[in-house]
Amino acid sequence: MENYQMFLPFSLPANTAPNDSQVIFDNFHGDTSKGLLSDRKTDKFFQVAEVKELVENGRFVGSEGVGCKKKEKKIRKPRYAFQTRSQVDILDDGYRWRKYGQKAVKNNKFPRNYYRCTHQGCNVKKQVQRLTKDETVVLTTYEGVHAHPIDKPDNNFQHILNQMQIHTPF
DNA sequence: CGCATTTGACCTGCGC
DNA sequence: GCGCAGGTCAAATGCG
Repeated sequence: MENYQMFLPFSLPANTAPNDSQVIFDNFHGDTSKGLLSDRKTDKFFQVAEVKELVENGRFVGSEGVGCKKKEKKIRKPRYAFQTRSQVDILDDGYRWRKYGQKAVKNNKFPRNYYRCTHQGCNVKKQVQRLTKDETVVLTTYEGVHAHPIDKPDNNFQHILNQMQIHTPF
């Protein structure tokens, strides 16, 4: 079985309950603490260890599961979604973000908000949206990895991040 | 003043 | 080609 590394390119937001959260791995979603991920389109489930990134020339081009045909080869950065329950939309994850857009999402009464990391030379993006299905759930999607230290290291969520890594069987 | 936010316009990919 | 949906830009505006 292939071994690969899982890491979270962000720290967890405030008001995060690790037991009530899940990490979504780009095209796949599921509960990593149970070791299962499912393909978004086919809903076919894979063991997390069967899902891997497709990398060409050092660039992320998609992800696939064993026995699953390859995804589109469009060049883009890996995206990591983090889903949690929260009363507030603005989750402080320790980085400084500048909002650059807001869009209404189809079949969703809540808008999606787009943020960019304000750190010089860091073009990490994230988008935040609330689910219509369960409006207590906030879905945060990160794109890219911060190549700089956290801007507000005084926040106390680094230990929650450590907890989260324990929960993920990678 | 220096930054962040708001918000409509614009761009792009995709399906028909 | 056209329309839709998602993503981004940027000028105007707000705020400490």
